[in-house]
Order: sequence, then C-alpha cells, then structure tokens
Amino acid sequence: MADSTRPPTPPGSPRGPEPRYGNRPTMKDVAARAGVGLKTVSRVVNGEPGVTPDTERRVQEAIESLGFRRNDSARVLRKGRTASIGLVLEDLADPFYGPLSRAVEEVARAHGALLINGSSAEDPEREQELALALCARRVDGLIVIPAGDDHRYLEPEMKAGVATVFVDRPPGRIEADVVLSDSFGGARAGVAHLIAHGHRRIAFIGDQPRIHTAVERLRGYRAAMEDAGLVIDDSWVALGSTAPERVQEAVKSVLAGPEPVTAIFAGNNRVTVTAVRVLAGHDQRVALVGFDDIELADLLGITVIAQDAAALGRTAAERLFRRLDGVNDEPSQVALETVLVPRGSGEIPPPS
Amino acid sequence: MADSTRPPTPPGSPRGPEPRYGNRPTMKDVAARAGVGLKTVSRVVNGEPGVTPDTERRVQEAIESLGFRRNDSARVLRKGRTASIGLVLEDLADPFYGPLSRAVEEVARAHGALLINGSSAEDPEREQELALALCARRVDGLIVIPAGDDHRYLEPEMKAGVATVFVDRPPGRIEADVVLSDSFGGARAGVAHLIAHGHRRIAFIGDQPRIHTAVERLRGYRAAMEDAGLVIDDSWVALGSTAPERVQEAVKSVLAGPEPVTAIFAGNNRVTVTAVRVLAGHDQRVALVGFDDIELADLLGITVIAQDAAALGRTAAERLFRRLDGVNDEPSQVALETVLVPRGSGEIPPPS
DNA sequence: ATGAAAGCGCTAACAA
DNA sequence: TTGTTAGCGCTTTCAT
Repeated sequence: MADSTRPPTPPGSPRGPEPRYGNRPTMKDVAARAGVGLKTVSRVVNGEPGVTPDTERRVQEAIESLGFRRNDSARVLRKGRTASIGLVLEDLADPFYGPLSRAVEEVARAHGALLINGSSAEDPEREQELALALCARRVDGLIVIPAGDDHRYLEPEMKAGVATVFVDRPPGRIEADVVLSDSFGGARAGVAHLIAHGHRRIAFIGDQPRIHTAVERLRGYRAAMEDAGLVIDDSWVALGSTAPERVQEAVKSVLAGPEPVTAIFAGNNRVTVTAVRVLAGHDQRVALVGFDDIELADLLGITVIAQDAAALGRTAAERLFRRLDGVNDEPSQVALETVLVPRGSGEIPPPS
Repeated sequence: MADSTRPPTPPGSPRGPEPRYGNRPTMKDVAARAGVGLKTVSRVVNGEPGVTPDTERRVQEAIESLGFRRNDSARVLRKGRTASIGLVLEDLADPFYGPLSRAVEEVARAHGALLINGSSAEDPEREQELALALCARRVDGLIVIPAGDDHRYLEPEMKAGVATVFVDRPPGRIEADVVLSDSFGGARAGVAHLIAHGHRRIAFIGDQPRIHTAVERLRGYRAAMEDAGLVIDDSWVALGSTAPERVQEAVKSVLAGPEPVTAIFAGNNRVTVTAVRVLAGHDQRVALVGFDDIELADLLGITVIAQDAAALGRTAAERLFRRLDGVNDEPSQVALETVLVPRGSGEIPPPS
C-alpha cells in the first residue's frame, strides 16, 4: 500500500504517447501513497474543509515525498476558469509598454490571476495570431493594444465570454471597452505651447498613419495651428516608421531649405529620442516638444506631453476584472488626461 | 442533424458547475453540426491527413459558423506539452528587463512557444510563488532571474522534467544552467578606467548585498583598486536599495566631508540615473561610470559598462530550448562580456 | 477515409 | 469525515 513507485505502465490500458513530464505524480499517486481516497487529496491540496488534521498530515507527507504539484491544466478543464488574462502589446522592449504591462500584472495579481503577454511587433497578423492563441488557452480576459484596425476576429471570442478591453488605441470595427490617453488634447496643448512661445513654423513628426494615436496627435497639431490662424505647409508634416533612420531623415528635412521650421512636435517617445539626437548636432537652436515622457528627459531639458502608461494599464485591467466579476454595462470609452511638462526645450524662442 | 443549437443541459448527466465560458462550442458540437465523427474534426483542426476535401470543407464551415476554437487546456492534458515557457524576472517596468524579456519571447516564438512572464518585485517569496504557479500550469521550461538565494524548491520540478535556466544571477543551492554578464570584469574595467584618468578616491554605490551582481561588481571595484595599490575607505562604499532617496543620500554622503571622492562607480542603471541627477546639481564636477547602458546616456555623456540584456535573454532561451530538444549535458555556466563605452563622464579628471 | 471508446488529471455531485 | 463516480474537451488507439 505504501509503495512509493508507480507502475510504469498501467497494465491493460492503452499507454500514453511518450514518457510525459518525466512521470509526474498525480493526485491518484498521492492518494495511494497516503492510503486515502483521491478526493481527500484534492481537499487537502485545495484547502477545503472536512479533513482531520491527522489525515491532512499524512497527505501532506505523501505530497512532499512524491514532489507532487497540482496540474492546473486539468483543473482548468474542469472549472472553466484559468485565472489568467492575456495582454497583447506592441513591444515589451519599448519603455512605454514595460510600465503598462507591469501595472496590468499588479492588478491581475491582486485578483489572483496570472498575466500572459505577447508582442505583436506592430504587425496586425501577429496581433491576431497572438490574441487567438491566448483565447485557445482560455484566458479569462484579454487586453489588447491594437496593431491592426479590424478586430472582428475577436467577435466569437467575446461572445463566448472572453472579456476584452482595448488600451492606448481603439479597436476597429467592433464595440468594446477602450482606455486611451487624450492624444488629441495633449498634442494640441503641446503645439499651442510652442505657438505661445512665438513659433509660427512648426513641424509634426509622427508614427505611421494607420496608427490611431498618430492620427489623433496630428489632428491636435492641426487644431492648434488653426486655433492660432496659422497655415501648415505640407512639408512640415512627416508620418511614417519610427525607425531612427526615417526620423532622422524627417527631422533634417524640416530643418532644411530657405524657410526651415523653428520648432518640432514629436509624435511619440521614439521620435523624440531621435529628434533630440539630431538637434544636438544642429547649429541652430530648435524648440522641441515630445509626446510621452522619457527617462532622463528632465536632465536633458526636454519638454514633453506626459501620459501615464501605468495608469492606462491599471485602468484597463480594472475595467477587465469588473467585467469578469459580472458587471455587464455598455462598452465604455475612457480618455486619460495628459500633462504638459515644460523643461526648457519647448520654451526656446524662435531665432529673431 | 444539422441543428445549430446545443442542448442546454445534457439530460441524465450531472451538469457542470455553472454556465462555463458562455457555452463555448466543442469539437463534439462541431462534429454534430458537420455530421461527422469527433475524430474527423480533430483531424481537420490539427491539419492531419486522411480527410477528403469535401469533408474538410463541411467541418470548416461548422467551425466558422459555431465560432469554435480548440481548447488548448484539454489538449495539454492529453499531450503533456504546453508549448509555453515561463520567465520570472524582477520588474518588467525596468528598462533592463524589457529587452531581455522580448528577446526570450522571440526565441520562444521561433520554437512555437508562448512566453508567460511575471515580476518577482525582488521578493524571494514572490519569486517562488510565481515559479511554482508556472510549474502548476505545466510550462515546459522556466527561465528565472533570481530574487532569492535558495532555489531548492525547484528541485522536484526540475526532476519532473521542467527545463530550467537562470539568467543575470546564479541560482542558490542548486545545480543548473546559468547565463550571466561578467559583472566582476565589467566593474573592474570601469573602475580601472577611472583610475587611469587620475582618480584615487572612488566611491562604489550599488544594490543590496544579497543580490549577486551587486556583490560581484563590488568585488570588481575592490580588485581594480587593489590592482592600483589604492586603499578603500569604508565610507566610499554604499550598498542598499536602489530607491532614489537612498541613492541620493549615498551620493551626497560620499561627496561630503573634507576628503570627498572625486569619482563614482554606479552599480546599476537605477543607481546611475539618480547619481546623474544629484551630480547635475553639484557644483564640483565629479567623474562617473555606471554599470548598464541607459537610453539617452549618449546625449548626457555618461560613460557606462554596457551589458547586452537582449543577448542574455536570447542565450538563456536558446539554452532552454536545446534542453527541451533533449540535449542533456552538464549544467553550463556562460558569462557574456561587457563593454566599456566612454562618453565623457568617466573621463573627467579629478580637480587639481 | 472515418469513427468509437478510453483516458489525460482534476473537481462536482452524491453516496456512505 | 471520507470515498466513488462521472465527465470537463481533447488526442490516442484501434476497428471499420
């Protein structure tokens, strides 16, 4: 009865495909070892009541000596909840998404859930592939930072009960909760700041136009210029990849020619970083305001429109868990405020 | 036969605990809908051969109209492999770990696996809790950046077949693969660099002494000083939390008194950032070399010992998958080289 | 080419 | 307090 080895092959039963998991012990093994029933082991493992201290001790001993660990896959299969949520973001290596992901993780942890995150690398197909893989693993909920602009592929999943919240950018062609930063308002305020400091020729260098935030920020730029009665020259606006080479090109371009811009509004942190590098090598002082705060921007005197990445993540996660707790109201749309942080670069006056 | 609804409650069978998953369709449902056997659906879903094009089409239609998605939990239960690996790190919001995690993710992706990562927040208990939770979910492998110094709790898991690789810091009281940066050599080179530029009184401000890299870097500092025949004053060395307040205090302290240090070696990126801030407000110019590269450090002219976080992650992940592919040699220990990047702050001479 | 039946490890329901 | 049974959704085996 108290045999510590498991029969290598349950005789008479079709054996598994291959030596799985180096033969992990199961509750059945623990039960045999402790000389109790299967359900009793289950009770002990899950801290359910109705087990005498003595039995519990015996079971615990068996667990330890066998090195048993509950198989959550089996548990999930039975219970229907995985206590895990998925986060699809663009790139974990981007300093903007790290804090966002961490904030989501903390909320998940507070709800006893694990976070699985994956990077879409700004590729819509990969976004879809990832999101669906997470659904196949039956995450209870999904937080998505869209790379693509059509999320109808998530409809069956959402109908099937996968709570879904979009962050940073709105979903395409589907109704769902969204948590955004006020890109339009932030950009408008930033550009207005430059105008207030005397600038009239201001460039906008941003991300690719299929990205919602890029378009919104451009819209904010246009609004601020229009508010001031300024006409935008097409050559001042450059949307595209945020790869350093492209941005470098764009910055140099708006600074060239007989009538260069005197100020630049950078559409996100990647653009700002490269712009700062280019401007550092430029002979003329050029004003700069960037969207997104950056580490050490204070020391470099970079004026920014700061958004709170952690707050974005936290808000989205809280919304998600509210849904998982059964709240079933209309899809909501939240826009978090941005903050203008003047540090010097945005207050440089135009050359007189 | 081609009925699109599933009986709400399988009659005569004890029904499940609650309306699971908003009633997700299963292969059985798809089979009924398509008028084929269960196994045929399985074949189609998994792209196995032995299905006529016509049958396949019917099954595909049923899948789409039902919004079926394979339940990977059930699959895992049968197959024994989850095609997922776990990564336990310190803090995803730290710009050092973002790229590391991303690199691991890419390798995992190349091997068809998903990455689940969690932050230990530098808390040994939380590290263990997380690692074991990942094991309960039967990740195929585990990459751990240790917070604690005793990893015997992983022994049963490793015995049970969970491939395990440690990164950035070695494991405690257990034999396993490790991928490190050469902290000792890097710190030694950095401090030697300061000495070569004329410094004699050099401070070391680092992380908590229970963290391996902190100790190694301190050892490198001591070695460089000794190489130069310099005696270290105890007041020059400060180990502890990397919270800005603590570091600020430490920096101010080594710069105070009648014989302040003329140079500082910062033990990691968090320390460097705060040190730079403090030094920016200091009237005397003080040399600084920091361990870890930092974004925009080039513009601020910060001399650093750079380690390649992505390479650490990549190397560890490759090692892990080699193990998962069945390679079973001795635990290996790899140390990646660091690079001294002179940018100005490390070349400031002592005041004469 | 297709399907029926067994069972992966666990929990829910129901005895005992 | 404890154990027995059925079945979660899938894959495997073996028959047809």
